[in-house]
Amino acid sequence: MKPKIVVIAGPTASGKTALSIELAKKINGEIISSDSMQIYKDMDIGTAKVTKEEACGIKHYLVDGISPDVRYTVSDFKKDAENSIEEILSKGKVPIIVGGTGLYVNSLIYGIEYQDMEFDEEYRDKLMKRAEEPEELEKIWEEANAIDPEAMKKISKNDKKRIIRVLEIYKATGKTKTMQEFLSRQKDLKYDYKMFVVNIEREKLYEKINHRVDIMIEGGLEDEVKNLISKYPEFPTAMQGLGYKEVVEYFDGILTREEMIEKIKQETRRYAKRQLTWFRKNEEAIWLNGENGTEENVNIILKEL
RNA sequence: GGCUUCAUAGCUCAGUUGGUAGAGCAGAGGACUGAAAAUCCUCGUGUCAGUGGUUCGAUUCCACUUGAAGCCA
Repeated sequence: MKPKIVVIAGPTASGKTALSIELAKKINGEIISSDSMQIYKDMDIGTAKVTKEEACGIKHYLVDGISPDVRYTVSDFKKDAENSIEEILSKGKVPIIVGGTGLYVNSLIYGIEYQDMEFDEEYRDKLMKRAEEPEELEKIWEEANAIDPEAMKKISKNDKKRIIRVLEIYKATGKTKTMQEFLSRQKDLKYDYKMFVVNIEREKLYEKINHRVDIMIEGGLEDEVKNLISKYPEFPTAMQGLGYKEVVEYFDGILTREEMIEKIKQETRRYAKRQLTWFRKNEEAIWLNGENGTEENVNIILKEL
């Protein structure tokens, strides 16, 4: 029998945190975050990280451990998450994966195996610079298409990041992306994942998001960003975080404060929509109404386990 | 009270020399295998304010009504 693992996904502000903590108390569980931004240190307010009080003593993994000037990726997450799973299981407890990053969640539940691969920053920078020119971007697409036409069928001619990735994989490994993806799905799943998605009626979700952004601003998001900028020299990915880049634009005078707040709200709403697209695709997922009482949802989960 | 201008998609506005209309934003749906809170793709029918009139035909012209803005009292 494979060990049972609970996964709780859902858009931001749907109530994942509270639910997961209540569940952890009930089933002797510990929580592994599958959130690409909460993993970074010194980014608490903008990522709505669990506070000590909220956590109620439930141990959280993959929250806070990484410095924002580090390039953390899905493959790092996959490795770290599985180590955490083993650690929790070895204590006789139940791992609960909680977070809204679809790519991260899928790397676990579909058991994607990432092979060792060097990251070539120079090569990426070079390609990125070229890609800024429309004609060059087209050439880059053609280069990628010559290597891996199968993969390029699904990649838009404007999708710089994905076009470049095809070339990066080939340069680093000598294999095509299509080949890599085939190899990544060779092994059987080690665990029995039970996936739950928390959601709320769209209009109400958006209200909650707007309200949450107001609270972040009141809670000192601007100071948090100021501190981050002064503390770290660079942010390979951390500054992509919602709320962070907008505050920087405000500091740079590109946005007024009012515009900055509105933009964070709007981008967060759009993000929530994209998250839902991701989770809807999972046919085994069991959907929970975030407006139910926490206890009610915990009971639904318990029945399914 | 008088005069002028305006009234078109949730919002801001184009437009139709009379043949029932289209952009941006908002919004919706989707894709996603090492940047993923990133990146990318697709989607525009609305009593053209209301009521009459002219006309084969009116959102377009005319009259009145209503509402908004401005000017004069």
